[in-house]
Amino acid sequence: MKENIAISKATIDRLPLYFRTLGQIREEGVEIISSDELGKKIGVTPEQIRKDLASFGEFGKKGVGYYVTDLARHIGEILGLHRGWHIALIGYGQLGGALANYPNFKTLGFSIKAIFDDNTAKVGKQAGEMKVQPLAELEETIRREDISIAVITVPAGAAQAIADRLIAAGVKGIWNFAPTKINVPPGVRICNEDLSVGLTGLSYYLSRDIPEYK
Amino acid sequence: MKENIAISKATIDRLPLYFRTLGQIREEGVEIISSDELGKKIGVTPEQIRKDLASFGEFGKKGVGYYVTDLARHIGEILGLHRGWHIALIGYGQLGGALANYPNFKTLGFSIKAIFDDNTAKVGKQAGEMKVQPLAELEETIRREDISIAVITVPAGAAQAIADRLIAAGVKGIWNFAPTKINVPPGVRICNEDLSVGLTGLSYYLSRDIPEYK
DNA sequence: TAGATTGTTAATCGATTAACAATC
DNA sequence: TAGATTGTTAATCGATTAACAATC
Repeated sequence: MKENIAISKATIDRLPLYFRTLGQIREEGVEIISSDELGKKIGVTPEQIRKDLASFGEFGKKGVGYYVTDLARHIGEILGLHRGWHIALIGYGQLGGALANYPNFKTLGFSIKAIFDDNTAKVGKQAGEMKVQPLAELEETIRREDISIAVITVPAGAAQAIADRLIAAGVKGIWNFAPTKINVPPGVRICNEDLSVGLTGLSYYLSRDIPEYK
Repeated sequence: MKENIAISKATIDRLPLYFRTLGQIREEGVEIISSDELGKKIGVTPEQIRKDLASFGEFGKKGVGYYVTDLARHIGEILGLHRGWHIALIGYGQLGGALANYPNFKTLGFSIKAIFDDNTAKVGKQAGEMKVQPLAELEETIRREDISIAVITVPAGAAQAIADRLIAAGVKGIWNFAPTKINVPPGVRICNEDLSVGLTGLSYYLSRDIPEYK
């Protein structure tokens, strides 16, 4: 692996796509794939794929292509998926429930170790193999379960306060679904998943393609 | 508005952030804001904000700043939110349910006009003001309700076939939550919302910051 | 007028695309 | 060996940052 070379954010964003697609291709029994074929499946140019992969090492064989299983394993390790991150979910509303049961997360090696909500009607409810816990137990549980990633699906107004508590308890990464900016200290990673961006973007482009009747 | 100048995708992605934040600021009773203050709230440089806005026109007043209400209205129109898009939801699982009730969509001017699922146990269920419809009624409903945007939350294997039917019925924009590539003809916009990208990205960066114990 | 802040142009930075030597 | 495909370097393209004239 090449060290000390900054990898583009865009590259990191494409790795999960490569990883997922290689998994599907492996299921189909394909053992070797070229950057050209993989690119067609994903909708990315072959040069882009080769460049992305080359920033981490030499995983292919010239004149041949990439060994599917081998490459998938390498990418999984680059992404750190083999670590089996412990995650907590804060906010057990409809979105929280959907995320808690999203099968892809388990596939990717993440395991939800705790679910919190401050609504007393929800506390104690069975959620998969876990019970929804009150927020009062947050700090103790984060430490006990060695949780380093938290998913926030609470209302915007509550997000910053929750994040502060999570970070104080040792969480290092926050996946934020609350439509608000969360400030975090250095050393803590935040990823904002703003659902309105995607839909609003569609609205923008459609507005330009579809004439407006007035 | 400046015509014939391509606007960067990155700019379009920031507009919803500006729009949302301006709405919050307006609620607080603030009437005028500078690019500097707005930038601090959002986490974007003031130059970036001015550049983004300048690609659509002159909305500010030199030496003064931007009128909050005025700018919010302009951005809303740029994004086409005033059109009140009719949308359909296909796949009424947990994620579909969460999206159907996501309050932000109504705030942004989108209205869900139909919900479909092929699971007979779900068909006929009450979902807000609507009933879940069988897929057989898809084409007829899309046309009748003048639906131009569809949200797909079906399993990966079913996504392409559903998309083909939607497009044939007149849908122009697809917001895809299925973890798979969907091919669409020219003139149709697709936006992929791949939830695993965000979480996987966190894993990558945390892997580099947090030492691995072996 | 003086201070503040926009809108715009120029400079820098970063990412993608193209080309090709290396080599399986 | 000949054909195929990678990994890498160079060229292009696009986006961000910096600087500043315009002007409220």
